[in-house]
Amino acid sequence: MSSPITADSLTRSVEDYLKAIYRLTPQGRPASTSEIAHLLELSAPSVSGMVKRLSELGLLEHLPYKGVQLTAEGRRAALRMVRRHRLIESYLVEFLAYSWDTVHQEAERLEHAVSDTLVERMAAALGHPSVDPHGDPIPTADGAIEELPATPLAVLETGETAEIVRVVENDAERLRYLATLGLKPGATITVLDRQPFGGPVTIETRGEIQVIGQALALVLLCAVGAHR
Amino acid sequence: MSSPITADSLTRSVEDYLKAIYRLTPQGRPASTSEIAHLLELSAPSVSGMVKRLSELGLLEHLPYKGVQLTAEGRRAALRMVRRHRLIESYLVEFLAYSWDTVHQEAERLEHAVSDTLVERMAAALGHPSVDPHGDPIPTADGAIEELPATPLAVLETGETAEIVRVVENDAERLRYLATLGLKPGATITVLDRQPFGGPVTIETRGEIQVIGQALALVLLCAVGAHR
DNA sequence: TTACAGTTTTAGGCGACCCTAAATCGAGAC
DNA sequence: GTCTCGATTTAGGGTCGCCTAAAACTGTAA
Repeated sequence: MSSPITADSLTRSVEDYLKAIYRLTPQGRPASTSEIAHLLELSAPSVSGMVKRLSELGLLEHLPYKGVQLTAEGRRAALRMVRRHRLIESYLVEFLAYSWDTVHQEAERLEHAVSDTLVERMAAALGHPSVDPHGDPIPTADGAIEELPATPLAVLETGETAEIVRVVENDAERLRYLATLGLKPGATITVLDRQPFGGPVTIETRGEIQVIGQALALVLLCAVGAHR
Repeated sequence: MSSPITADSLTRSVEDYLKAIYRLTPQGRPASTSEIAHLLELSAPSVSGMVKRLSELGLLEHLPYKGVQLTAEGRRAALRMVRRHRLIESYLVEFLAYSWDTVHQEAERLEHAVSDTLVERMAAALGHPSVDPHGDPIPTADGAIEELPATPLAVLETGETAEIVRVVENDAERLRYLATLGLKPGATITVLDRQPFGGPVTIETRGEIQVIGQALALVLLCAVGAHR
């Protein structure tokens, strides 16, 4: 109500809320208080209070007891943070010897501290990449984001060959494990066997045979050769 | 009193206070409340309150109504911030096309957000420099700092030739002005004339003749050729 | 249709930091 | 030695963002 919402008048907390809500509303379905609380590791009342403030600021649409969605303004601010985060991750991996499993938490802090200028300098140094080291698309400076269609490995048919294009995972340990198997964006895999009812998937990559569980097979997004 | 003081449990504010007090106590003379307040652009009561908390935390030695000094612990934390700040400035200038007049405010925010790991990665990428773009010495990771003896240009005798080794100035406009005159670390200058009573100094550098006022001549620290 | 289980919000508090106004201190002028 | 003025500290308040406990709501299940 008081001051106009300029990009950098948002606090660290507010930026985190917006980013979380963005992540929780991929198909436009509203995010619940408890989902947000869980993602940010906060209590539900804390979230409830902040949500109220943010909707008064015009960043959220809140239907009490129903859920929360970003307004156009909130979405813009959220995408700005996503761009920052993904460019920072890309930069740290490319120029400062970070690995994809350690880069997340560093970016998580830096994204609140960098200036727009610095972000754009990093983007330029990287040659304006369209995806980050996990294959996540990087929004443009004016807030456009292009989610390429991709199929979870868990859903591929036996015999299909595909390229891993994206790994939707932040947990360092899991990422480290996937890296040891060579399962990173760019890797080519062939499905040798898939057990039903969420069972493991057997794949071949780099001439080796791997068996991976459902949980991991769901975060590995693939582009099937024919579709490209 | 409650928790042990680990390096990264310090808030942004606390880090700023420690850095300010470090800057204000170069010769061990205690810093006054109002000096700190002025440097941090805060009210005196705010500083008074924070000083109290920090001395209870064991980071400061406070004699009420007299002044404040850093304890060994506080000094260590302050030097850690100084190292971060100066390495970040160096990195941004070297790799991300920052100029010495714009780099300060960016570093001022980043220094609170980077991890020790990132700082050391930047140091390595830079080849472990001993000074930053302004010629300020960079403390080592274990808190040693070596202030090289240097003489303000304002104090040099007529006829003396010296090398600028350090420019003690944060103001972007002044730095930009000095850069246009070529007065940066590494520049060689000869004093042609010095007016008494804080009057201007006439110097020659790069084959050009410049007249600079006392205020600027005081921030340009020089190493006289013979002394090296 | 009502009751209950789970979710969400309200109520009330707390710590970190900031502020202004008022009280207190200390050092030089007389 | 006292007075007085500037510096400092204390008093009291406010915001942000978090918490726990209690109240209110919603949707499902008997």
